[in-house]
Amino acid sequence: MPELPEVETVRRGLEPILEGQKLVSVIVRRDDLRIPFPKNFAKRLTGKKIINLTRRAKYLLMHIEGGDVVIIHLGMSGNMKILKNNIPQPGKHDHVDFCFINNIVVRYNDPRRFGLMTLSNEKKLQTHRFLKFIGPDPLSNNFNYISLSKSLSHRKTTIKAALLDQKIIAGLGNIYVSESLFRSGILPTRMARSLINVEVEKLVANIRVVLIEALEAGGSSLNDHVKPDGKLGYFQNNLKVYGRDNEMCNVCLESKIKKIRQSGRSTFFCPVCQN
DNA sequence: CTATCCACCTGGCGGC
DNA sequence: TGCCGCCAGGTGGATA
Repeated sequence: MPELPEVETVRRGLEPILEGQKLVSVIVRRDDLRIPFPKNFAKRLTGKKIINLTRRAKYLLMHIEGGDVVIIHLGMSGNMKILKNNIPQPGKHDHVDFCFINNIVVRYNDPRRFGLMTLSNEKKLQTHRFLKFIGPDPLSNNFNYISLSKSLSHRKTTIKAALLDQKIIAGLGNIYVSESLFRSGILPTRMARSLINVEVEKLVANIRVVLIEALEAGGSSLNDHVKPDGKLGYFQNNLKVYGRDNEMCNVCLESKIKKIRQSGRSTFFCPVCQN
């Protein structure tokens, strides 16, 4: 599920529910997700007020009064749902409940458990091991032609792998890398350092466009459930190459979309539109 | 330093 | 129907 647009959609959906609210209780139903929960995780949060919810790359950061920060990652299959009033019994993969007054629960569900929750604090946040190497957010001004071309110039790897690297750009995943490269007319197999100026410029622009379009599609589907089905769904119609192998490219109408394997992961592209 | 590989999990799907 | 292998939106940490 979650690349930048999905995580940001979750953030926007949860923020009005969480902001300024006191955590009445926190229920943790296992010892670990991808990593163990910190000791006394629930205890340290109980009774505290949430200041706000921010995002860094694909991490959600829940800022707590007193300086604690909950670092949350949704992994591949993580999902946060807002429940009101008649709270259903937790299912097999409902690992954490954040409970608020008036029978409101924010429930974390994650079948594969590649997600994580841990604790840091405002002072150490920037240098936290999960966050300190993360590159510029593509929706911020820190991400631009200068910063990207500099990052790519000394890379000895493909542009596909480079864009997946969170140190270079924060928040892209397997879907949006393929989509961004397609819209920029760049083959995913090109070496990162081989891109010419105009190609890097196109990439910067198209990465923003793709993410913003996905964000707008996600935002429009929000009600009191954040991403209720845990799948892309709402944006699938806007994907031009991802998951469309063997389909005719609807831009050039000349070639079928190809699927290849790069460092163990699928890449989709159009051999006519991209070179 | 950088690039690559593996491990961590469950569920869904196609093929036999 | 059932079983098996393969695939899936991520990434920290080990290894070379």
